[in-house]
Amino acid sequence: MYRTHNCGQLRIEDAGSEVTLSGWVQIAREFGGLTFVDLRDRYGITQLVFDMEEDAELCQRARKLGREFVIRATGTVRERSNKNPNRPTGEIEILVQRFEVLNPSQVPPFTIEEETDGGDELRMKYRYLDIRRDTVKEKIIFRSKVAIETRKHLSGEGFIEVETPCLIKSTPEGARDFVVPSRMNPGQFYALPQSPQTFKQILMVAGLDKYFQIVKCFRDEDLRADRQPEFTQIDCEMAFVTRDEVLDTFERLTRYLFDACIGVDLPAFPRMSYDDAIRDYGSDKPDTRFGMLIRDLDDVARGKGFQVFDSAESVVAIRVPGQAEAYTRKKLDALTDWVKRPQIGAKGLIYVKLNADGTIKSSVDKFFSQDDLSDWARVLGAESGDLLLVLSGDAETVRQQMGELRLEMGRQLGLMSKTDFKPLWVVDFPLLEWDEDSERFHAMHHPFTSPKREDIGRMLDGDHETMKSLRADAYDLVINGVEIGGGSIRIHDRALQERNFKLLGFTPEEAEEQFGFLLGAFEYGAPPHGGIAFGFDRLCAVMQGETSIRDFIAFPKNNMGRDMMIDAPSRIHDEQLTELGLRLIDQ
RNA sequence: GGUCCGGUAGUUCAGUUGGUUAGAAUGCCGGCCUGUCACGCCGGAGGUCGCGGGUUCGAGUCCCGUCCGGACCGCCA
Repeated sequence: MYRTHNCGQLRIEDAGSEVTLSGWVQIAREFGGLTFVDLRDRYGITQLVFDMEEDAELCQRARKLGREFVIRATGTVRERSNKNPNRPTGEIEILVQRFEVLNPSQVPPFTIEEETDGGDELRMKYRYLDIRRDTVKEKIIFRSKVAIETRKHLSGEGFIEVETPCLIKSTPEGARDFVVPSRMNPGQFYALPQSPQTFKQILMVAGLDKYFQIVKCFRDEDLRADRQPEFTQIDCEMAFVTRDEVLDTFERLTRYLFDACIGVDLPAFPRMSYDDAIRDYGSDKPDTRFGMLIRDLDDVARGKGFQVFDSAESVVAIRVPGQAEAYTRKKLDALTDWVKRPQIGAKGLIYVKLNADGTIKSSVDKFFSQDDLSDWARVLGAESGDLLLVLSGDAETVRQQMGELRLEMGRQLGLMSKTDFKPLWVVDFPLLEWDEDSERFHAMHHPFTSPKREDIGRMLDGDHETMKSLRADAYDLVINGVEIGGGSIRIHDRALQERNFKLLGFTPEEAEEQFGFLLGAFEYGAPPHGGIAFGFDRLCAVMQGETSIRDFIAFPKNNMGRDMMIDAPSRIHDEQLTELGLRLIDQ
């Protein structure tokens, strides 16, 4: 038997009993006549003690143990004379009678402790050592809990988990596909799914009514800290539902998960239109943990002879409450540099300080009177002591820039607490998005998204402004400025789907070739349906207040999409290429 | 496709206007220590300064190229 107990289990009540533990040597501490070994497994750490006076040979052998050796030890549980209050097992220790090394270990390349000294590269290469660390291990375990609770809740609501295929058809819409050559069909390729979108719609046509799946999805796009080429979604679809029923269902799921997994009772999920989100937050994924809403100064700031504003399409501002004094010239200069960075790209930053003594000091005093500036303050609802930050430029761009600045101010002022969760639904997204490069419209969500009922009649107008004004029955769940998931009510009518494809620039032939199976299915009694997909890795990260999803994935890939442990991707043998009918160019 | 940051001991990093033998911490090895739990004390080993080229009397330091890692923009229906 390898063990009678695990390393996190024994307590003072077990004193006197003989036990066997197996695990990894965290560290050995040596004294003249005593040796302590911290034995670690998934469940905790238990101290082993070897006493020279009890058994000199055994104690000498214990001194040869290195870090990460795997051992089995048998001994008696006893109360410690010096207790360690920092560990659940800290009141006891095992006086070892015999032990054996089950497997020795090389000296690990980095410290396997909560605060590791290992850099990301090493941690990924030796991920099996990294996962031994509590912080990483706990995230992997947390992920498992979220997955299990998701299944529990959705199955309790009558959802059926269905697996959809990984080898599917490539479509040029949307993200790049990972493709897989088919040996039996030379010159032809499967694609890995970016999402099971069409399959789950087909399942609704098939009458399964409520579907879900915790499923891997693949996108061959450049990566970020919160973006991996393969990632996991909680993918759902429901038949005979309105938008509000979908939102209610997944609000319940989200509430349940936060309660069951981290014991947080979420506040109500307000609903905000896409237009309002852009107007107030300069983003379609607003962080609503704090205010500082974006306001227009067009009416009060333009036409006063200040060239920068007068030539700009839009002047916007935020009010930073009570910070007039704290933001010194030096800090404002730093903020100006911040907005001028290429990632933000603003030309400059204008500030207005509403001093406590009632005077107003701004960086544009030469161009605006105190009365002018008072008007700005009035528009923003500002009081004395407040700081106003103003940007100008192209209407769309300047709102985004102000949105970024707003977030930066939130960070600087510590308004984004990790334990504060502010969820909301962003609704009424535009149906279409103009793409400058290809000079055509793209589906903002995806081509199967239904326009809002009242907009269907306007779908064939064809003029640019009308197209831009079409609204979709699409929605995103946003928590703390992170897009947790999104979905829509789908089109279930062949004619409407064909019309939508046409708006998106598909020829009827292209539509038939790529999505003929779906159009066909719509002709056999497709029910009205809609659904949603949550980014599972991201949801786990947000629940734990983390921004990087990498540690919530057991074996993540790096910036270049490489798995640094197994060193993939890699070349394949010429025979494999030949068998697949492939030849490489210039490799 | 682009911008920025980094690469020096096993590891995390420091290294001044270019100047003698490249340092610290930690880890590792050896010694001492009977109550440690970030043990302590003493001693020791450990370096292709990512790689290639250039400038210079002299390069870890400056320049060019390249590889690798990280962050971001584009991209992510």
